[in-house]
Amino acid sequence: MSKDTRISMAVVRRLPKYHRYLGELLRNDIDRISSKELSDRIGFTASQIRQDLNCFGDFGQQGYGYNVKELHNEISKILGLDKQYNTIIIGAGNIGQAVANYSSFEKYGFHLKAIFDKNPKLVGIKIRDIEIQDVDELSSYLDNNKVDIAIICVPRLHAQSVADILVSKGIKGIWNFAPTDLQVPDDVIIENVHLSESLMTLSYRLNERNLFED
Amino acid sequence: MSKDTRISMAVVRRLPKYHRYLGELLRNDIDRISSKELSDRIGFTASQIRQDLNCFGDFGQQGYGYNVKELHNEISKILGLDKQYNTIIIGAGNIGQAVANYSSFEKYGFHLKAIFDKNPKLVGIKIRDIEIQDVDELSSYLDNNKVDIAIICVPRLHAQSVADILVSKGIKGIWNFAPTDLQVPDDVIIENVHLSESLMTLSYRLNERNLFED
DNA sequence: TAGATTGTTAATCGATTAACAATC
DNA sequence: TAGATTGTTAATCGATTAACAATC
Repeated sequence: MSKDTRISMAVVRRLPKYHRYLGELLRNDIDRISSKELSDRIGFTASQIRQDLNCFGDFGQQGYGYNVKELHNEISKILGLDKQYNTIIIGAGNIGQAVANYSSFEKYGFHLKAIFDKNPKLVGIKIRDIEIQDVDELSSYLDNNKVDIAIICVPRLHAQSVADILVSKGIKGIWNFAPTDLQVPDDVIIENVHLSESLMTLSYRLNERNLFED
Repeated sequence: MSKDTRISMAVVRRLPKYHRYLGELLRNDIDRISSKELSDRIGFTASQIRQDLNCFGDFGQQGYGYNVKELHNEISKILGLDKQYNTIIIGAGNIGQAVANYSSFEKYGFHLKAIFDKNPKLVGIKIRDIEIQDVDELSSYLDNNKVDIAIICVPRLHAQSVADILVSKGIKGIWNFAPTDLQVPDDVIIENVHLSESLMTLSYRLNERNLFED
């Protein structure tokens, strides 16, 4: 499934979109597609699609195009969706609860195993059959359970100290919803979801085109 | 506050981060900063920082650097955070409720005015003093109220039809949390938050570096 | 075989970084 | 004034697009 040379983040961030569009083609019982047709749907150029896919292998066939099922499957593997991940959520406020309830991540192999919060009013409450634990138990939980991805949903000022605990226990993947940039060693991967940055980008663009006049 | 020539999205997506770091400097009573010092904190090169800021004006001073308060204020204006926006949420499920409860958007000028859902069990419930309305009332609400930004939090299959209503009523800004790409006219701005794409990028990177072995 | 479409190289475009004169 | 640091131009780097030979 692999060629060499480092894959750029620009390419990586397009992969989930390929995965999504191919999944949709599958649901519509379309079993082959050319880079040109895919381009028309997904909005990347055909040339870019072929370049992107060729980073990972020769999935197409001249004169034919790509087999949808096969390509979807390959991209799943490239994204690591053929594996299972144990996840935990730290912070059971608005965002934490929303993510906890987002059960559709399960189908991609992400299994929520535990939820932590420091608010005594939340500790003990169950979300999707998982009882919220006191965050003081986070360390000992990590000593006794394999966790692949930790999801940080605590307020900004607590995020770094939570990250420090996670790192000290060997967690290598952090999905960070706190509006701050976490300091972690190089071998720990952070994926940020900065909602206010996204919203600010939207307001910038509204004003830029003079679409917004008060 | 402006120079000419179109600003690239690469620059635009860095602006909220400048805003955030400058806000932090302000809170720490630091009143001037050089591009070099800011570079050390924010992680962009000093050269890039100067280039970015110069897209919008000459905010610095040779030999001195930048005045933190002034620059923060300028970037606020550039991002349109000096204005007020009426927002509505369509879809009061997990994500919709989480965003509705996220009151910190208010301080940037984003005011939640209405929430819609089609589930009769949710209609009538109040979130932050706002009563969830039946989505059938969306059209007439838009006829009678000025809305600047609509936040789509409905399931994938309903997202496009909601977007169609919004567009037909003249909404120009959509913050889309549904895992799909919406079709809208060129003058409507869409900002997507695709959580599963973000999570898949994380799992890709975990596997890429062989940090994840099952 | 002829037509279609890939994989891949080369050309272009855009974004980042380096360098330095201008100037506070 | 001398030192610091900007604004801005030029150089480099990387990503996208175009082109086309290879081949199914």
